[in-house]
Amino acid sequence: MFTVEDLKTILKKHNLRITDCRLDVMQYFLDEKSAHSQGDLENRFTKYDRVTLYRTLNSFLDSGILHKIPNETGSATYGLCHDTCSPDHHDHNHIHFKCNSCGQIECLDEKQSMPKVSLPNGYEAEGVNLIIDGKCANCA
Amino acid sequence: MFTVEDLKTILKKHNLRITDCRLDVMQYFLDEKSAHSQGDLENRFTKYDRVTLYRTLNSFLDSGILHKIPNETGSATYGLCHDTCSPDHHDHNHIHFKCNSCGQIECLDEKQSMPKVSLPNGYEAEGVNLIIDGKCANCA
DNA sequence: ATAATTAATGCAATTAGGTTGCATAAACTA
DNA sequence: TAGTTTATGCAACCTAATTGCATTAATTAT
Repeated sequence: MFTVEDLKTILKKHNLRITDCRLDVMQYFLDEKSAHSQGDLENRFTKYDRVTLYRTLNSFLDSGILHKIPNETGSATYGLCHDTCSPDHHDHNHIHFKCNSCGQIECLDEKQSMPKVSLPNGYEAEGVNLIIDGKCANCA
Repeated sequence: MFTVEDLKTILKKHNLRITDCRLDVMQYFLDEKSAHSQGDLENRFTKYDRVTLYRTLNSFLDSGILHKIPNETGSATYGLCHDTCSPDHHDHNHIHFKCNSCGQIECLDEKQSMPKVSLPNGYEAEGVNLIIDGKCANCA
């Protein structure tokens, strides 16, 4: 898994100051494979203020550690993707799975080929998000 | 385009009572090709209470006239898909395009083949959403 | 190691979206 | 047209998102 030193290295690489909140939140995303919402963090880390968690998420978003996962529920969900923590490159193509029973959202392997879709004339694609919903292995 | 009689027929087909709000909202979705949020409706139809608009959207959702479009912003967006108003069948696979400049979200032709993605063992897919972001013809 | 600098945190407060209950009004049915 | 059923508007509440500001903590320079 990851040591505290690993986490610090990741933060430094992204020019983020090392704080307790950031270390805890990063560990949480690394340990749990699923995506998390602001509310999840608030429940998990009652010792931090909502606003602090909100800004922690934003700082991770801005520096490319996390990305937002589109969903239908009306509250943003954040995920850490597989390649995110090592290189400086941030992939804009993602494949996510959302379980309709337990609600868990997780990132699937990004190495799967992303489909080509033909766009109307004059349109330019920048990123692609594929969201599959259904039953995860626990709920099927 | 659509006459008021057409709109009434659609509502009847879905066992919805014919009301001013429903007619106006349905017309709005039919006239504008893009997807709309609750906020869009509130701006467009100040004569209706926001709860009424909220419930109008829900009744359209329940009856399969509209579907929610997943997005990253944390507020739900609704779209009317091409086949929705005629048959009773509601398609769970959608392809949407979101313009990163003007923010407009629209439904692309659903007849495009939806890609096959291999899921981990034990997972079962029920629906697929593909969201492409980039520049629309107006903004490119 | 300490002081100076810069950024993060916590709190208060605001805005917006989502949601429910209830009384009233409108739409359908007999 | 009366009776029944459903939609609407209003009040109210909850959660998420967001900003300003004073305080505290982390980094940098001495």
